[in-house]
Amino acid sequence: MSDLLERLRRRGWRMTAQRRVIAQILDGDHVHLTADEVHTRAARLLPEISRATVYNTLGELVVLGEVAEVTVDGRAKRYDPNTRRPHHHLVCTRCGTIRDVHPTGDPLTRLPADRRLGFTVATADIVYRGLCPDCGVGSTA
Amino acid sequence: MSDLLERLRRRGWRMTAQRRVIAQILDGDHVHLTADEVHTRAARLLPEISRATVYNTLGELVVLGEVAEVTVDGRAKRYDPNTRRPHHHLVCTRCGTIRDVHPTGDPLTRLPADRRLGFTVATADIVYRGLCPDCGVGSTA
DNA sequence: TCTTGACTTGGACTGTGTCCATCGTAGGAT
DNA sequence: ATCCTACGATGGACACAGTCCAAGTCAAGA
Repeated sequence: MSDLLERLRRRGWRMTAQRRVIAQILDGDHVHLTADEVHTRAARLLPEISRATVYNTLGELVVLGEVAEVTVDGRAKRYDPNTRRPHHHLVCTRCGTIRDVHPTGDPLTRLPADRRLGFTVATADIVYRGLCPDCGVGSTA
Repeated sequence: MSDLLERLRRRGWRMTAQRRVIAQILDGDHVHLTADEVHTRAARLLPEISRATVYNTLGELVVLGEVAEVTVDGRAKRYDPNTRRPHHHLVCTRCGTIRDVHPTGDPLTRLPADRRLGFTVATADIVYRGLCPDCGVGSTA
């Protein structure tokens, strides 16, 4: 993800200050931000940036495949810049922390053709839920 | 799910007309309804039923484990009365149809302890995405 | 039948996201 | 270096999903 700006420029993106800021934020290791969190961080660097621009830009990045939308609950969508290698998500049911995980094997092999109900299946997203180390057994926090 | 009313009564639920109607709707084979769809159907039988009651009742049914919340996109949560046997979901990326599927094996075994990042993992939800038979290759619908 | 606390109601409110008319500007053309 | 213009940004209204609350209603036990 580290040459995101360069890749976007090659795709013909007009390089505005707003897009640069948003790309920088996603390029950091701040993963799984909501659109609102991206907006808050962006506004620290560019105070007048609008929510609409953040939504537009995130939407475009998703279409380009540069970031992935993650929906782990009914709340705000989260934006995951780690599209380099496939992964799934581990969510703490207590504090909401989200981490990337890499299960063994390919989940699609677990769904043979005769169980696909005639669908042409393209992807599988897995959300594992449980307690993170901080919230686990014995925690009173 | 067919003795839902009976099970609820045994759990000490006060049996109101509203709760009866909602339980009946979920008891049918109308799976994966949104809260709003439940409200619409309920209002056909009980015109004055309020949205708040539908939300309250669905929430209670989720806590009791009688229905499961399913979030496949960022839109409205869906309520799945099939909690009898574990299953996952297959979503058509074109028309939005949702079907229950039963992959082979247990997805938790694909995440060995050394990949759990210290989490105590309890559940795994898989969302498979693709095209349903009606929307598949060759379809112009 | 009476009583009471659990349940329901409707409306206000919040959070998340979209839309749109208008304004501004990046970047190619000159 | 300057001009043009189409693409992008803005902000405010709007839509949708869900929550909250004070007041009224009623199921079910006494």
